[in-house]
Order: sequence, then C-alpha cells, then structure tokens
Amino acid sequence: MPSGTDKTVLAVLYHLIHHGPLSRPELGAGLGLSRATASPVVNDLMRRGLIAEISTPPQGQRGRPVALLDVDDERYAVTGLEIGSDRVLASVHSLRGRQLLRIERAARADALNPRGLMRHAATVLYEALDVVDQEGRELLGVGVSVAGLVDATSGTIKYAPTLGWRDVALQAGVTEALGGRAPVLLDNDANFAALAELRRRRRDGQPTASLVYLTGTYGISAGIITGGVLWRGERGLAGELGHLNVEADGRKCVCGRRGCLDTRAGLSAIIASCLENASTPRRAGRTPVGISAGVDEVASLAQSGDQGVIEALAEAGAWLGRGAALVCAMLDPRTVVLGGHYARLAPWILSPARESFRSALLMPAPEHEQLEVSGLDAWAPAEGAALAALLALTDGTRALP
Amino acid sequence: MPSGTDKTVLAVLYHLIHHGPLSRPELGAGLGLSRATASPVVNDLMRRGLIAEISTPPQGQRGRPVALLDVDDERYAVTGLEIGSDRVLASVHSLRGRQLLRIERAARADALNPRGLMRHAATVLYEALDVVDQEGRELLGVGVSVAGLVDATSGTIKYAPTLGWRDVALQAGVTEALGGRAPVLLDNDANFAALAELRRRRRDGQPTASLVYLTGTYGISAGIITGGVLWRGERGLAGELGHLNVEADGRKCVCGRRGCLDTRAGLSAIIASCLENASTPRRAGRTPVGISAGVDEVASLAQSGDQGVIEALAEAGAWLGRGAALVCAMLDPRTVVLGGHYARLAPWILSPARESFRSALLMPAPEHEQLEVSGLDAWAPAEGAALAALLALTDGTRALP
DNA sequence: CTATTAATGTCTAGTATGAAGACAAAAACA
DNA sequence: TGTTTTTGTCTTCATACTAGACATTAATAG
Repeated sequence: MPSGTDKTVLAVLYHLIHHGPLSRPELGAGLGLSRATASPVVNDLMRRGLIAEISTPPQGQRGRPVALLDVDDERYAVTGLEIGSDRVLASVHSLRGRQLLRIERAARADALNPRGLMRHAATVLYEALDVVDQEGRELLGVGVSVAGLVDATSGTIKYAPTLGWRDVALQAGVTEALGGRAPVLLDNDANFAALAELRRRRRDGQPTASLVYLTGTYGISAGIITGGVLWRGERGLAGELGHLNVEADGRKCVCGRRGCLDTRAGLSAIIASCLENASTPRRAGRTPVGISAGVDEVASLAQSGDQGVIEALAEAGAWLGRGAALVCAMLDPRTVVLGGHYARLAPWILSPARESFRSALLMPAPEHEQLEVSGLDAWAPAEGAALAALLALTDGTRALP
Repeated sequence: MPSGTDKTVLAVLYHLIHHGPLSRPELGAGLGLSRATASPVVNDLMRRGLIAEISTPPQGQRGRPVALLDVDDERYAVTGLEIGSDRVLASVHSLRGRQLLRIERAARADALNPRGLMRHAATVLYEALDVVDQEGRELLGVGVSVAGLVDATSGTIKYAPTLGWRDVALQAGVTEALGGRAPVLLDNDANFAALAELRRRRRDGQPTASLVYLTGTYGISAGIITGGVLWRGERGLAGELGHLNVEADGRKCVCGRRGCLDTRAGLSAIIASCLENASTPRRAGRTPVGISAGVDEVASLAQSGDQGVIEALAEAGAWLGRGAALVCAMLDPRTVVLGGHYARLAPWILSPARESFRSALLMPAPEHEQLEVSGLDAWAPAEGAALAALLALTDGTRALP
C-alpha cells in the first residue's frame, strides 16, 4: 500500500497544523506535491485519526465541492503545563488547538521548595490527564513551560529565579511522573508563546516567516522566530532581553549592574513604580504578592482612571517600545508582539510604546504597525507548550500513533 | 543513467563547498546517503567539472586509500565586486575559494555621481573578466557588495549613504553590463562577509550554526546567521546596528537622533576621536579623506605608540563590546566576529571590547571567548560575494553548468 | 427534470531514485 | 606474495512520486 514516505506524511501533518483547513489540492500545492500523492497520505493520516475532513458549508461554486481537511479534533489530546511561582496552569487541547480544559491552581504553601513545587505540578497534571482519560482521548504529548533559562535540548532548567530552581532535570522528572505515557517537551514561556502566536497568524492566512514575542515574568524575554523556525540560541539564551543595558547610569538591577531594561520595563519595576505613583490611596494590607496579583492591581487602578498609574504605565511602555526597537533594528522581524502580562496592560502601554518605538527606529515599517498586541491571552505559553508537544511528532524522531 | 535527483546533486555541491575536502563515504554520511548513492552523483559533478578529486598524500592507513573530493579549482571562476565610495574592489576566485586575482581601484574624480560610479565599477569588472577569459575559465556568477540597505530579493539598493544612491536597481544594471553572461547577486557587505566567515569556519571543521559578523563603513552593521542560514530580515534591514540607542542623552548622530551606537563605535566617530586625541602633532594638510584612509592613519598612529589614539580606540572598543553584548543577549550566537575595518584595529580594540562585552553580559560563554576577530581580511565582503554567487547555483533556481 | 459543466478525488501504469549487498580495486602489513 | 582492510562500483530491488485517465459531485442551463 503506497502511503507516502515518512517525511511526506510528517510534512502533511505539519502543514495542516499550521495552515489550517485545506483541501487536498491546496495541501498538495503548498507542499509541492500532486493531488495523486497527497491523497493516499491524507487517507493514511485519516485512518490513524490524526486528521479529518471537516463539514463544509455549500460554497456556491460549480463543480464537485471541496472536502476541507484539518487536524482531527476528537481522538487525541495534548497538554501544556506552565509552572509559575504563584500558580500552575494546565491546558488540555485537541490537536486542532481547541482548549478542552483549563486548570489553574495557586501555589500551595508547601510547594515553595523545588521538590514540593514539582509534586504540586504533577498533581495538577494528573488532574488534567484524568479528564483526558474520561473523554476517552489518547495523550500525544506534554509540553512544560517555565519562565527562566531553559536548555530545551537537554530538557533541564538552568536557572529559574522565580522558582528558585537551578539545574533541574525537569523533562526527566515529568517523564517519570507520567510513567513514560507520553513524550515530554521543555522550553521557556516566551518560546512556547511565540510558537502559538506563529500558528495563529499562519492559520489566519498571514504568511509569517519571522516574529518576536515579548513577554516577561521574572524579566523580559522574547521568543524569536526567524526564517519560520524558532531560534533558541546556541546555548538556549536567545531572547533574554531583560538585562540589555539601556541607560548608561540607570537604576540598580538585581543582577548587580545598572541600567538594565528590566529596571524600566520589567514587570516588577512596572508594578513598583505604578504603586508608588498611584494617586488612589492604598488600602492598608493590600500589597499584592507576586507578579500576577501585582498586574491585576495595576490594571484595576488604571481601569479606574488613576492618573499616576497611567503615567507610570506610559513611561514603562515607552521603555518597552525602545526595547522593541532594539529587536527590530537587529532582526527586522515582520512583527514584534506584546504578549503575556504586557498584553493585559496594552490599553495603557501600547500607544506610548509605539510612539517611542517609531521614534527610536531608523526605518519604521510604513505599511503596518510593526508593534502589535498578541491575540492570545495569558494561556499562550501553556497553549504553545501543548502545540509544541504536537509539533514534536512531526520532527521524525518519534513514531506517529 | 541514474545520476541522482537534482536536489541531491545540489546538496552534494553545497556540502562540499562548505565542508571542504571529503571522501565519498564522509560525504554520504554528512548528507545521509549511502556510498552507492553518493558515487554516481559525484561522478556526474566531476564530469561537469564542478568537483574534482584532489591529490592526497599517503595516509599511512591500511586499506584502499580514500580519494578526497573537493570543489574543482580549475575550470570555473566566480567574481565578487565591492563598490565603495573611495574604491572599487574586484576579487576573482576559483570555486574552491582560492583568490586568483584582486583588483583595487581608487574612485575616480568623475565617478562621484551614481552613474559615473556604476560605469567605473563596470570598468573594474570588465578588467577582472578579461583575466578570467585569459585563464580560460568560465564565469559562473558575480556577487556585488555595497555597504548600505540592500533588498537582496529585488536586487536593488534602497539606500547607500556613502555612495549617494537611493533606490538603484543595481542587480539589473550589472546584469545588463555583463550582457547576461552570468547571474548577478546583490547584497550588503556584512551579509556577504558573514557567509565567507561561515564557510571558513565550517571548512576548518567547526560546526557553526550561528554567527554574527560585525563590520562598518557608513555605520555599524551585522551579518546574522541563525540556524545555519543568513537571516536578512523581513525587509532586508536585519543587522543595522548603527542606530541602536546606547545612551539616553548622547552625542548627536547624522540620523538626527542622539546616542546612537554609531556616534561611539562607528568608524567615522572612531577616526574623529582618535585624530582629536592624538598626542602626535598632525602634519599640515594630512587630514585623511574617506574611511579607509582614516583607518590607515589611525592604525599607523596607534602602531607608533600614540597614547591618545590608543586610549580613544580603547574607549571605542568598549562601546563596540557593549554593542556585541546586545547582539549576544538577543541572539546568543556561537560567536560574534569583528570584521572589516574593526579587524584591522583589533590589536587596540579587542581587549577593551572583550572586557566590556563580558561585563555587559549576564551569562558570558564560559568555554570560549564569544567575541573574536575575523580571520579574513578586508577582502571578506568581495570574497563572500563571489562565494554567494557560487552558492546561488545550489539553490535550484538555475541550472548547473 | 435532465444534461452540461467544472471542479475534486481516486485509480493505474510508468519512471527513477535511493538502499542493500555483492564484488572489484588498491595500498599497508606480515 | 598473500592477507587485511577500506574504498569505489555494479546490480538488484523496493517504493515514492508523477502523469494522465476516470469517477464523483453539485451548481447551472435548457
């Protein structure tokens, strides 16, 4: 039975994951294959339950109607797990990217040490997998997202300041916790989120070869996509923008130096300066703990019209725009996307960021704004982690189900 | 006659260009092919005169001796042309990269306007091609290097301040001047030089997936290689580092803003500050004109031990190191290479650059110095242009001879 | 209501690529 | 000189992909 070479099968799956519902001819054209070649491959993948025909409304076109193909939405599931200092997120997705379940658990008091946190995360993961089992889906992979310096190749966390982790072999740990039930992938939040953003844009029909996703928790970091693929750096350190020096003699940074971008546009700095400049009197005992809580507080203050906070956000936005301009001068990506917590603060940050972005850039893009807000919410890293677990199937190292 | 698919043939040629002399088994292993598959492809390319067996000294190994293959050195030639404001360089190379001829012509008085300069460049090119013809070689391609903003896709110079060019369809012009004799490729000096540096490292046996080549004429620019391929940016603007803002309220820049990296580490700024700080009294009427002459002057002053100049160079080096640190924080390449005129000034620049580089970087590479000096000389862009013209044959868009 | 039309999906035959393995070739060593 | 060891070539074979013919399907025209 001729069903196409492995490489072709994987290419078809990858193409469908990124480029959404396509007919067999479109699929073939996109990959440089004839209809006759695409068809058996498609049928093979359909037999395996990885892709499916989706119901199509009548198209008003003469001739035989197209059967649109897409990744199958029913049979399998992938899971993304995001381990943060104040919460653990689990996001279960169908292969088409639909979120089937989201679990958010605040960090427990006993989960402050590394081992405790890992156990806590495992608990959340088990909870998610129970639902996967209940729905009768088969798990294809788990992506684990941590904010910090991650060596995706070896599957270890090099340094995650917010978690207090250093040289933790997390991939092996999660694999063990799963009993080898599914392959596990490890990367940082920015890289995963960039992948999710890339897919979203491609499925929206925007041919995207490059993209930078800006996010931050402990510090500003970026997921960098050049030439259509994620660039992690030679040692996995690409995109660590937090300690770019942007001021000759600026504020003192936790890294011991002065003038790092983090001291101006990092979330801790933003929260601190907003609360400092708030016109609204702070209610006693209401100092937010953790980045998420701080951002919530800042957002609600700004929402309520607090001018001091709004000005502080505008200033931080301007610094962030300068950082984005540095990225653009160096990489000239199609877009720089503000994501993560920055996306939540976008109403107050974006406009000043764009202003300083444009004024700092020698040749700003004329046609479209090159600095945009992510269309994904705070679940982007978890969603990207799940997506990456799916994409890992297409790299040829593992057998498809 | 089974001679391998086109794709395989091109892959073999590409692999040999980059990975130097290899035996048939090594070549096969590098490309994931069996000896039996590699052999006919190799023979086909040998018949066409593109690759050749090179004479090998006895290896002292038992068994049949290997026949090392490499790109053929005799039959063809590629040419690189570098058009600068003060000089035009032509560099003719064998396919193995040996420089067969170098021509350097100072700009003529009548070549200051765009059309005049283009005519001048054409003259130099013709001169080079005469030698190619005399040697009985066939020309496979011409690469044209210009310092400025270049759109390699459309083959136009967007903006070359030192030449006074704006929106010049140079690729078409050179193609016409050649009468379509050979394909013409256009790019900027940093990108071409990065390619040349990449090949050098690969042929030296260093597996290099990423590299940034820093150079400057009118301003600092970088050739960026990520994932083994050149990244030019979505609009061809990647690597334009000259106008990165590095000082909040720094010196005024020609771009109209303040604090650009160019005002500290750009060559014009370096020359100016060196001559200003020179302890040696300047001989009357000896103000150097043009970047090259200025660098010559500065180098000879530093060579003679002028402390003022040496200090000025050290300061510029420190700023350059900061710029390199920005690149590393963002891209984490295997190495940042100081090239072009910076390589000439390296004796006085490198050490302070490394110092500020390491202090500006959060996680400097532990094993090797990440900031290095190019092993190529001032001919790197021209050499890279010639190389790129050769590599263009392997992209499948043109038929091999 | 039927024939036409225009598009997709599937099937068959043919080409040829690349792998496996056997065999020949060529130098170093005993 | 025979053995050893590695490379290079030749033959055979499985199979992936293409071209082109044929079947399928729904909208439109008469």
